Amino acid sequence: MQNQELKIYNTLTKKNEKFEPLHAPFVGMYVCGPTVYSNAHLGNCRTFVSFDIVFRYLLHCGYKVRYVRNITDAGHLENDADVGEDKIGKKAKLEQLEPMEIVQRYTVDFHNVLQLFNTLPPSIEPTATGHIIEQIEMTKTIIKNGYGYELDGTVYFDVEKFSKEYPYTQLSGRNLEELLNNTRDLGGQNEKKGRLDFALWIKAKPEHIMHWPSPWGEGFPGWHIECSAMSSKYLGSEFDIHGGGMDLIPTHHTNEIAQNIACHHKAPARYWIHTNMLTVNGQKMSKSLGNSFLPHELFTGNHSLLERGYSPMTVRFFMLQAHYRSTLDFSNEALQAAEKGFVRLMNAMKLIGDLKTSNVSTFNIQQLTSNMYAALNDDFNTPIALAHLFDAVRIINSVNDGKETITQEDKNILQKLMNDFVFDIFGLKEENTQNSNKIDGLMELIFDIRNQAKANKDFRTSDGIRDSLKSIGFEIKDGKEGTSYTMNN
RNA sequence: GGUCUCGUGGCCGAGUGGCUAGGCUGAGCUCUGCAAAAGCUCCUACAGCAGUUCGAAUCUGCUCGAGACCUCCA
Repeated sequence: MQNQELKIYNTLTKKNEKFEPLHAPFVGMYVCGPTVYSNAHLGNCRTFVSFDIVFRYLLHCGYKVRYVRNITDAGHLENDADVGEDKIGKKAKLEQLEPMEIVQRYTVDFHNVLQLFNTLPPSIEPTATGHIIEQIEMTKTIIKNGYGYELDGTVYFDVEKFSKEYPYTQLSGRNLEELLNNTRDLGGQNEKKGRLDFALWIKAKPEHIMHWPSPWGEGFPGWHIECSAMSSKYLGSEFDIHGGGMDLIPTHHTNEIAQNIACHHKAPARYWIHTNMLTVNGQKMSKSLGNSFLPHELFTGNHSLLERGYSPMTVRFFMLQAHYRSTLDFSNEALQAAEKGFVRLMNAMKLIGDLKTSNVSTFNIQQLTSNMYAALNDDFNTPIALAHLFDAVRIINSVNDGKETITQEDKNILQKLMNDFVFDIFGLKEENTQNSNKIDGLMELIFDIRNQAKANKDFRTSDGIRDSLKSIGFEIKDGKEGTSYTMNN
């Protein structure tokens, strides 16, 4: 990290803090993963791309990172009022599928999508259903320590008791009294002792598909216990970084911290990193608002909000142009701008190796290097780093035009620097399949030539073009409205 | 309703007291057979009002606007 300190904005303290791992060079990082009951949408992807940058940069800095990201394949109720059916089970019955069939389908989809975005796989990707025993054990300990109580097969966390001893709302910054007074009346849930109490274990009703035996009867784990159980298991009761989307702060992460303290007498993570939301026309992209797109729709352009498709790397570049703690607003114009910028960056990357060298450099490579690291060391400020990357692009192009010069030594440094940042840290890569709309233009051109041949009654040429195209997988059709084509895969 | 955050030029988006953000777009120039690419130059900013200060996009207050959370959500 170029002898500079890495600073991370810590949601817990609301400050930029110097990053000091508990057991350097090892770093433990836990990120809340997806609930696999439907396809991951673009907003979900932003979070995982953001943490991919964190992961990659820590690796680049020489840390040995264990990155744990869970798959939520059980638990998570529909809502507080309906202590009944969990989401996985509900969707399964709807579609007449086995719950694990749903889980499998969307887990595979999630992995495919993240691979398209070129994110590195986490070190461990544990599932909630694979850690029922750990969750039960943790619940037992919380009860034993006096912070949990059972009522008719359901175990609740005693928030009011906990909050008398620990700062329950530290992460969210909420005022506890106000929370107690303003929590909506959710009805039908009067058996809890306190309004803020949340479930650690939930009694299964007869219609539930997914349930497991426990000391409190058949049931399933509550909404927050899985992350506490799995982070403790793989990273220890205290580890370095915990992350997730900002929307997890007030409930999920707040309760996770409470569970860990109630069980281990320690807060789980030292640094809490939260990513902001992706918005569409200023509104959060979410499934419930119906303004989300699936990555697949984005890549193909097959969505009412999209003028055309954009490649995964264009989208990744687009995400890197904003800081992870800012909202990022989606628009066709912004995507198109990102596409051009990305192409410009990649074109410069291709030029570096062939640059002619001279006796002197007309620019300061040390300054450039230090600028880039300074940006990332300042809470992973990718847009600033990107700005400096474009300083380098200008230099590369100028040297290529003979307007500036570079020494062999500087060229080597620059090449490594650019490779490190563009490929290793930013995780961008060359794409040669961003051509589907270019093929359209190409085909238009070919059709013009062919139509001219046809007009000249040169059918040998026109048929030859048609046959040649067919042999490489393009079937062309002469219709009344002109010529069209289909592409075979 | 409560809590919090934000409001930057045509678009996206950095920047938090004085010093160029950057990308895309538009105009002009250089280069070029033409075009493209590339380079250079330029245009449109800090929601509004008031205050603090030698000096504010940056701090304070108010007004207007937008969003998030409070309920599963990345």
